[in-house]
Amino acid sequence: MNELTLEDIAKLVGVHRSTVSRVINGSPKVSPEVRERVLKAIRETGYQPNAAARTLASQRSWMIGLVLPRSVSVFFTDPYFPQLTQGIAFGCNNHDYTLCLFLVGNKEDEEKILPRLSRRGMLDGILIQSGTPDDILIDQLNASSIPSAMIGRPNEPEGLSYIDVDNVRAAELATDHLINIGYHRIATITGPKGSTVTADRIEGYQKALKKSGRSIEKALIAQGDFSEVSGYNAMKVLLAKQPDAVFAASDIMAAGAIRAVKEVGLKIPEDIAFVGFDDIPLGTLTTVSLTTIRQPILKFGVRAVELLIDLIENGTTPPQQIIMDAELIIRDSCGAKKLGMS
Amino acid sequence: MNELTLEDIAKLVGVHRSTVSRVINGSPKVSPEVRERVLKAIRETGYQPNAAARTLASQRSWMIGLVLPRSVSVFFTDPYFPQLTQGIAFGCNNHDYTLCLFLVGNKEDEEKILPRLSRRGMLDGILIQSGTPDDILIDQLNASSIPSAMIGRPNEPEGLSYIDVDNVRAAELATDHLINIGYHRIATITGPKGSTVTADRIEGYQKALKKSGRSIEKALIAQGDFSEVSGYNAMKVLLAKQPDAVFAASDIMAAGAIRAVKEVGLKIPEDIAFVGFDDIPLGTLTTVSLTTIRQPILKFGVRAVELLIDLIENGTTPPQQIIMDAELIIRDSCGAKKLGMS
DNA sequence: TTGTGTCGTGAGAGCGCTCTCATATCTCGG
DNA sequence: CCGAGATATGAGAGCGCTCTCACGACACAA
Repeated sequence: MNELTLEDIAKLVGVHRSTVSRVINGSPKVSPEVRERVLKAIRETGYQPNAAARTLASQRSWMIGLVLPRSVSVFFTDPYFPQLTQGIAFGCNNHDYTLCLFLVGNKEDEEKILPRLSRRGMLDGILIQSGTPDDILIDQLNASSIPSAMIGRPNEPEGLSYIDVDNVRAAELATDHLINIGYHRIATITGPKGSTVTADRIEGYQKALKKSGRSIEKALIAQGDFSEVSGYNAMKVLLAKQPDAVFAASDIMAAGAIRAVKEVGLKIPEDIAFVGFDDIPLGTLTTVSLTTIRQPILKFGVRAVELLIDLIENGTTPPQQIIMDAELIIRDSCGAKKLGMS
Repeated sequence: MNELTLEDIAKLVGVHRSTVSRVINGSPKVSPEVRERVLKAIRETGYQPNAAARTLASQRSWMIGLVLPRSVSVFFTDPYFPQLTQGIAFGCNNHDYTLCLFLVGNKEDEEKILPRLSRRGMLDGILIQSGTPDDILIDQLNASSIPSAMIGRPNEPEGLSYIDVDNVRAAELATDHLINIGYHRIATITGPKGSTVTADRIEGYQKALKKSGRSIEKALIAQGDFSEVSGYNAMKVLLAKQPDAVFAASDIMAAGAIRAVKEVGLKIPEDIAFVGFDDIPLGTLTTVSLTTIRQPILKFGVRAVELLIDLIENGTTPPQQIIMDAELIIRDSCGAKKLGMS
């Protein structure tokens, strides 16, 4: 339908290719009269510059990649990643970049994806989810020359640019809250071992306990993997230790844990109080509304894109780190409201 | 790190650029001896062909776009779309295509996205979610010359290629099941008005009722919008009409409806039986395991990619339609097991 | 020997842009 | 009226590939 080139438009208007190019790229060195004529021709013909030719000549593709490693694909049912992806997509929309999505499904994909990522001239930069135990891709990526930023603090953050939520502070916030309300046996359900998120949230939890002069009871720390079932199972174990409050490292796990609590006939928050993490809409699926730590996931994605674009345009040295704050949202599951303490 | 060109490799090996190109593209017209030498040089240097140059010269980018219209973004918390996206991503991995994701966030995006999509030389083909009421983008896209396939039957499917699940048949299956077990007042909670999915599932529901000689009671059809809350609200309305079974057009809505049923102290399936739709993992979030229609969402995504690739490689005429089957998964919420009828 | 065919390789013209540099035109102070 | 400086436009060399065509080398039948 539309196989016009710059040259065609130029001929149509009676100017040189270069001039049309200037108009398209918003160069100021074009007289208003000529600019108008060119724009008119472009409008009337519906001309669209060829992306590949542009990329080849300018060495800029205006595309960025988002890589979600294999460990993530499993969690794709957790609303966190879809929402993050959405935030990143919106960030791209804002800045007129195109988003390429790379989901690693299996071992085989993992090997094939790196060459795809580093095809020169294809991506201006790469965003990659990190902080998970299998950070092989990340090392390889950083060895390449393409600008890249990590989402979530990597295991070895030296010299890398990344964006993250202050998980230590956030977990501390949640635990502080439970302490302040007056709970004594505060348990926690953690994420999978080895990830920085998990480590940070445990650190915040312990920091709050210590701050209030309490000892850490290992038996009150149960491991999950961010899935609903893992929360359910972790809670089963915790119930034997009789906690009066639980800080779950994700809302989904909190939902599972709450299911386990209800099954044995206990009430929330009367018998066991809950604070979750994420503030995902699913909160309504649990019969009691969940007190939680709200992560600005969407904004997080948008900022990640901005970080990457900054890296692309201004170079990657020195590396940049962005740490965003999370916020405590008090609802019913922690019991604060009933105590008149909200 | 790696700014080599074809020419460099050619010089290194002592052959012409063309020969190296042939090796890379797997042409048979290269002697085994030369091929080996070229491959060796490529291996040793870590050479990667420049994607933009390739695209420009060959008019093929090996990239496809996935467009999720605005109405979808709202639903992105529903696991359906993330899973679909995942399926499509895997399909791309399988065939060495790169996936570009276009999420429409607002009215403004909607206008900016079409030019981005139709940038020539950028995408080999486009997959777009359709069947929603605001199919403006779809019309515009089909007016362009770029190969495209719809996901979900469009409102006006003439001349278009699309892939869909047989929603009529699937809803009929669900309703038949409830009828066979012996329920009499079978209600349904539908998706949003105007979408083809909604229309099809209602049609299947009614078809099953008619087939068994029953009349359609309008009051037993309540509208939702695929969200949990809408299921909850719809059920509130339906409760007054005293149904003994409900077919919900999505699992998420079923979850909401179940919440409403429990709130008034009724039991599932004893007082009200349920069949959902989708078979998403969240089924475990409802306390009773949900009988549902399983959609092969992941496979659906993979097939969609294959359809599009076929279109790209073999032309778009005649348009192709793929209709996939769904399957009834019997669990506890329909009561069949208790009746020994599974 | 000559002609016909096959096979591997080289040559070179694009693909449709961007960007630097040269050139033409205009402005204005002295 | 001239020349310096600013400004608008044209010219043309790439960007790094693909692909068609031409050509030399060799095999084999007549």
